Amino acid sequence: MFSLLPLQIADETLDQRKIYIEVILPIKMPKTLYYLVPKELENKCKVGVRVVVKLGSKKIHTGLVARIFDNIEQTFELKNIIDVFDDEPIINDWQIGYWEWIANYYCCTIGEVAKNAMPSHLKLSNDSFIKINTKNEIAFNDLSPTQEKIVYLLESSKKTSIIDLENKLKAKTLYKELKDLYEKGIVSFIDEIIETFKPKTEEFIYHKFDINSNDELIQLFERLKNASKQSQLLNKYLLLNKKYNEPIKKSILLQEAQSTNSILQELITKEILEKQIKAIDRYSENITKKITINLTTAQQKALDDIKKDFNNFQSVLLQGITGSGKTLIYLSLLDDFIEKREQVLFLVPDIVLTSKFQNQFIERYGNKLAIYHSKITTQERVEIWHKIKKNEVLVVLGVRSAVFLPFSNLKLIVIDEEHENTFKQKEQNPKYHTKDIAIYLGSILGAKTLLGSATPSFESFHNAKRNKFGFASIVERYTQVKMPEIELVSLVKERHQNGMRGHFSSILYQNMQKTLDEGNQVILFQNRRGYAPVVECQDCGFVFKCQNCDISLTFHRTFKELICHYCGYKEVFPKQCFECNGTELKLLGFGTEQIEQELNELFPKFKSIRLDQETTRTKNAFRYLIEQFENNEAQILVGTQMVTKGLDFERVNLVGIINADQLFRFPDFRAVERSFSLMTQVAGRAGRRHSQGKVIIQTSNPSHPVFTFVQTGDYIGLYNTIIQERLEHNYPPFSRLINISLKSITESVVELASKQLGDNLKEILGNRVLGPEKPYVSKIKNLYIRNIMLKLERINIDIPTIKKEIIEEIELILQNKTFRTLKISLDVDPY
DNA sequence: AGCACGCCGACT
DNA sequence: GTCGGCGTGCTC
Repeated sequence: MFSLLPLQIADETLDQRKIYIEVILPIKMPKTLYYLVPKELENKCKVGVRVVVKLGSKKIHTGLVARIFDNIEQTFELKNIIDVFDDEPIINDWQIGYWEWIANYYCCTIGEVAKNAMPSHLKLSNDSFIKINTKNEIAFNDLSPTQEKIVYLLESSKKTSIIDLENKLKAKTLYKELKDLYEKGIVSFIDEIIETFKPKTEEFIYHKFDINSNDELIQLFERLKNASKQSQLLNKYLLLNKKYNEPIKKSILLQEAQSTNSILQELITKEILEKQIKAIDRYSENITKKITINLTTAQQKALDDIKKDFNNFQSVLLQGITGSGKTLIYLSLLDDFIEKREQVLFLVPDIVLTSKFQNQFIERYGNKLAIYHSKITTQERVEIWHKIKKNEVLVVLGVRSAVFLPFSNLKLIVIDEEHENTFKQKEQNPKYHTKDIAIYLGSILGAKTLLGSATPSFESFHNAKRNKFGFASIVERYTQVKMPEIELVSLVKERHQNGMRGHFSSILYQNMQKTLDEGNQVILFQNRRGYAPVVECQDCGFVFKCQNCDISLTFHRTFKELICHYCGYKEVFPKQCFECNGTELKLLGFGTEQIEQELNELFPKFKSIRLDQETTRTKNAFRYLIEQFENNEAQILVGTQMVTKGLDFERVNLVGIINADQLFRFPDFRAVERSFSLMTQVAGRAGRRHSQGKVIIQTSNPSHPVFTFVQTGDYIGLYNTIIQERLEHNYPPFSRLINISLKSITESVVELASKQLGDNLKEILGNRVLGPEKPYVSKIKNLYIRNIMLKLERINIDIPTIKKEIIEEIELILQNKTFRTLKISLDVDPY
């Protein structure tokens, strides 16, 4: 680690000594940059403060000071920093190492990590704000015409962003002018936080008389005898004051007294009452009710196990079946930490779940709680950020981005529903998994990690089995709800007896009819979207496949398109076979679209909702559809794995799995694992609130051993057996060896490179005689990397830590002129 | 990230 | 002949 103290420098060398800093810019820069600190800023410059620096000829950014040196090796002259922004560091010292680890682990730049980790208001750049220094006198004759315009514009507004200015003046860039103005002391860059972050305020009402003097009170009411509204308001004030024995919020007073602002204003003018503005916390209600938790014996035992395991393990996995009351265990565990003023991070997979916990948490923890997710305003984020750093917030309830907050005393991390894949950030660098970095975070801060789930992920289960994690479980249902009744339906038998209507067996159909007629709702699970996954020519047997991925294209009825579910490739549904021009095209298999269509035919009286990628493409569609179903505007919900993500629906009494066979068919063990997890959840969902729900599983192989578990309702047993089996068949989840044929990659690289660089290259590369001195090397290398990355991303493998290996391999190929199979071992075990 | 630089194709 | 598209490389 590095020193956090301001550098202590011997007196005699003070004048010659220069201070160098390493700066992290929150942008996609390949590395950190070094700057010089001018003498006058040396005292202000500390690790973790933001500095204003110039990048290139124009760009001005604020970056974070990562390290301070008194000497560095550098061949060229470094730039000075322009200014130091903060008096105090805005991040903790451990965060820099943490970010560096993440950058290295997920193969991205530290700038990208910083960008992700900080609330946007803490990152300033060209869209940051400038203001005019009113203190200094402006010598207009020194200014260029453009500068005069800038000054004019700035004088008319408190603050303006550089971009705004540039737009208003129709200038391409104003940095030179602004820099000049800055150097003349006319303008300054302002800390956006100070300017835009205003603590939430509220008006409080005080009295200006002796409240305990009866004489005075009588006099007052005498004074107000002709103002009934005012005396009524005053009366209410006295009542409330007596009740709470503290200042009354204006809003509450007016509401309680059924009064208006003008009446209150009269009392203030008469100097009877007084108004004061006070800054309040956003979660001000500091009730922190001490709600006693009564744990059942099973819950208490699980809690004891967790605590015991925390002595030996950093992380503990808690497997608790749906309805076993995991939340109560979490809450009583949290209390232990909060009593000691230690911080707790409570991570949930998505916003919906934050709202589920919200009320319970606010009630218990009041202003010691912060809720952190994407809907929180950026001001609030900054507020939360600072409070966490000051240890004023003890509990953070948040989604994955909350793992980047600057905790100062974090001692417990809870990850609820740890198997959820929303914990993995996929869209943006760093493509981190919250679980992994939370555990790493815990290890560097000495915090315990509790992973909770009814259906733990393979990795966590594996870690528990090999004694990397502690393990606790509750297999007893907390509420009185009975497990749903399971009925297996043999599709073979049903088909034989002609009982099928479309994809609905007579048993499923009748049960649905009954449930719907009783006014209840049904959820159907069909883990395939689109209308039909295969389109085949009747005449020649040709199957339409994706040009890129070589998998069959799925027919989507809505837009009459063939879509590749792998890469998203689309084509219009053809009229003829590509091979033989035959016109008889047969649709094989079925997806949610087809089920929806059948539902409309079979149950015309009831409305059904389809929940899959198509119907939830727009931002609020998911929510909207779920709400519709919740409000009983639709009675049947059919969908892919999304239906298992839903909340608890009051009226759902029947869950149908249209075809369980599909769940076994995946070659990828991860998919199998996920499918079982889904089945467990779907089954658990039915009858959650009813005395007994029902699950109907249609399969062509009801004698499959897994169904013995399913039928006894032993989902934990089922799930554990499947995972156990996987473990025994030695599927190591962490070190996966991937073989990539470089021959095929080289072919496509040659193809691409030839297009770009000319045909002679094809010959060169084809003959494998490209030496490192050749001019194309870097281009070729990039092409290779891009192609390999593409392949890796497509087969759904994370790309941390392997880029270096890939580059090394490619260099070997280019030098040795051989195609080796690229063996990449993914050893991604952070524990 | 943004911007300069440089190389090709499409135009007054 | 130039304008502007994008691909590549660099910023301390």
